[in-house]
Amino acid sequence: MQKVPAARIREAIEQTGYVPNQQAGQLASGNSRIVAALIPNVGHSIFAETIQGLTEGLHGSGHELLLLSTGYSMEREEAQLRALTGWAPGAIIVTGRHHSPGALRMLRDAQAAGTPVVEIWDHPTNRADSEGFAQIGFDHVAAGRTMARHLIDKGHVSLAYIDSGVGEDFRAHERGQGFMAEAKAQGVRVKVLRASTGDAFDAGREMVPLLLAASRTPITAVAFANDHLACGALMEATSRGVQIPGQLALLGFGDFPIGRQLQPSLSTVRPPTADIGHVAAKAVLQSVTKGTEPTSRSLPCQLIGRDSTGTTR
Amino acid sequence: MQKVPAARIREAIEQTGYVPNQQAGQLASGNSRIVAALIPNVGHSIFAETIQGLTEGLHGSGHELLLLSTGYSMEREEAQLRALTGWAPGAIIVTGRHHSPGALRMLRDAQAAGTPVVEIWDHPTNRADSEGFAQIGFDHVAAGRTMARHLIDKGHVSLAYIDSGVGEDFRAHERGQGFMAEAKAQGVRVKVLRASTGDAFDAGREMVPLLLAASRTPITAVAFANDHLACGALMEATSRGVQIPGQLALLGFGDFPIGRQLQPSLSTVRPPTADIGHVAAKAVLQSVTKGTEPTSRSLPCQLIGRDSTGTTR
DNA sequence: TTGAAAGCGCTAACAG
DNA sequence: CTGTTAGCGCTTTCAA
Repeated sequence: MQKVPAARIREAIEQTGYVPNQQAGQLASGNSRIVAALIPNVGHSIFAETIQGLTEGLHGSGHELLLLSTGYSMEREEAQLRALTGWAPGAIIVTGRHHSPGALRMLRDAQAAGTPVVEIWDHPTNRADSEGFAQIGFDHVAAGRTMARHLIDKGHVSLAYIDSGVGEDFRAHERGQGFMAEAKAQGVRVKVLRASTGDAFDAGREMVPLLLAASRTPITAVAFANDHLACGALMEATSRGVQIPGQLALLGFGDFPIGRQLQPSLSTVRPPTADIGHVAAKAVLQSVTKGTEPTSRSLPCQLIGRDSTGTTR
Repeated sequence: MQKVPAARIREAIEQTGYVPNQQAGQLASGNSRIVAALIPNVGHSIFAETIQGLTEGLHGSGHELLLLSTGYSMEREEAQLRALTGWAPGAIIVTGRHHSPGALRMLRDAQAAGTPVVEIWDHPTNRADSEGFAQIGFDHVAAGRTMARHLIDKGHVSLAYIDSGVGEDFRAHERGQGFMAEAKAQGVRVKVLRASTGDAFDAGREMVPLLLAASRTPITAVAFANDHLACGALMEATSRGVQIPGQLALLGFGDFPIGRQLQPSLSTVRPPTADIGHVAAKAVLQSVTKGTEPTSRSLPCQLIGRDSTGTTR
C-alpha cells in the first residue's frame, strides 16, 4: 500500500455505507454520546421550543438526544434515571430542581462520576435545595412578582392567582408564591385558587364563576399558572358578557400562540423557552469537552401586555 | 459458597445500586433495547398523544424510546437514520411512507438485518410506494373523502380545501386529494388552496379573505389540513361578522383541544393518535420478541360534528 | 509515524 | 444445571 490510503478508505467507507458501532465505541472509550433529557411532558407546547432548542444546540456535535417524558411525576423521573444509568449518558438534563431522594442520589452520583448534570427551567435560589447542579432557566418567584406588579400598576387592588392543578408543577406554584408575596408587599388583596386537572381550557373556564362570586371586594384581576387556563377563563368570561379587561383583567403565562389570537388578546409572560434549550445544550457540550462542570445561567422573562390587562401600556 | 446465593446477590445488587451496562450487553448480544422513533415534530400537539402512546406501550418492556424530530424534512430524516445505524436500535419507527432514497435504503437494510421497521400515521395503499414496511395509521385519502362527504351531506355544493403550507406534510396533501376526489365524484365544485407557513393560526386567518373573495359561485364550506388553520380562520371569520356555519361552514382535522372551546365550536376529524402509538409499540415489541415482521394495521378516524358545520347532526 | 495487542462489561456458547 | 471462556467492535496503549 502506498500513498493516499485515507482517501481511498473513506471512499470505500462511503460506498459501503459503513457507520461505526456506537455501543462498541462507547464501551471501549467509557463515555457515551447520548444526552438524556427528562421533560415533564414532551408533548406540551410550553416545552416544545425548549426541545427544539436542545435539538438544534446538539446538532452537529455527534450527540444524540434521548428524550424522556416524566409526566410531572417524580416517581417516574426516578425510574427513568435508574434505567438511564445503564446507558451511561454523556450528560443528563432534568427539569426543575425538585427530585425524589433516590433521583437526587443518582444525579449526584452521575455528577461525581463526571457526567454533567443540568437542571433546566429553574433558577438558582438562595435556599439550599438546589443540590449543587447547574441550573439554566429563570426565576419563577420573580416572574410571579412581575405578574402581580403588572396588575397592580394597572390600578387593581384585589387580585387572584389560579395555580396549576398539577401537584408536581412546582414552578407554577412558585410563580404563585411570588405573585402573593408581591401583592402582600404592596398591600393589595390577593387570593390563590387551584385549578382542577384535566383539560386546561375547561379548568380555566371553571374558575370564572368562582372569581365572579367573590365576596364584597370583587376580584378585578387574575393571573394564571399558564396560558391555557387563562384562555379558557377568557373565553368563558367573554361568553358570559364579562367586560375584559374592564370588569376583569386576565394575565397568562407562557405566551402560547393561541393567546395572541383570541379577542380580546391575552396578556402574558414569555419565558425564555427556546433559549433554555439552546443554552443547556451548549453548556452540556462544553462541559463534556472541557471536562468542567456546567455553569448556571439565569435568563429573562418578558411581560407581554395585550388587551386582556388593558391597552394603556 | 452454599445455598441461596442468587437472593443474596440480588440483595447486594440492590444495595449497591448496580445497573448493568447496556452498551456492553448490547455489544455482546448484538441487539439493543432502543426503539427509535422519528417524528416530524415532537413538539406539535398532533403527535403528543402518539408519543404518549409509544411511551406507555413500551413501558415495562425494558426498551427505551429514542425520540428524534425530523422537522418535516426528509433530508434530516435520512441524516438521523444514518446516525441511528451506529446505535443499532432494536426497532425503528418512522412517520409516513415518504422517505428519501437513502433513507429508504437504510430502512430496507435494517429490516433485512432483522430490525423491525414500522411506518406510523400512514396507511397501506394500493400503490407500490409502500416499500413493504408495516404501516400503522389510517387512510388519509379516505379521511379527506369523509370530510368532503360531511360537507356535501350538509348541502354544500361549493367547497374548498386549505392544504398545509408545509411542503413535506404529505399526509395533509393526501387528505386534500381525497377531499377533491370525493367532491368531484359527487359533482360538487371544489377548490384547493395552500396556506402559508409560519404561525398556523395566522395562516388560517389569511385564508378568510381569499375564501370570501371567491367568484360568482361563492364557497360555502371549507375543510382545513389541521385544526390550527381552521381555528385561525374561524376566529377571523367571526370577527369579520361572517355567519358560521350559515354563510361559511368550517371543518378542521386533528381534534385539538382548542377547537372545542371556540364559539362556535369547530367540527373536526379525530385521528387515532394515541392508538397509533400504542399499537406501534406493541407491534414492535412483538416483532422483537417473536422475530416476526411487524404487521400493518389500519385504525379508524372519527368525524366530530360540532357547531362550525351546522348543528343538524 | 504506523501497526499490533489488550481490554471495556457484558452475553452466549461451551465444558464440567 | 452451574462455572468457565471466548469474543461483540471498537479505543487506547504500547511496541516496532
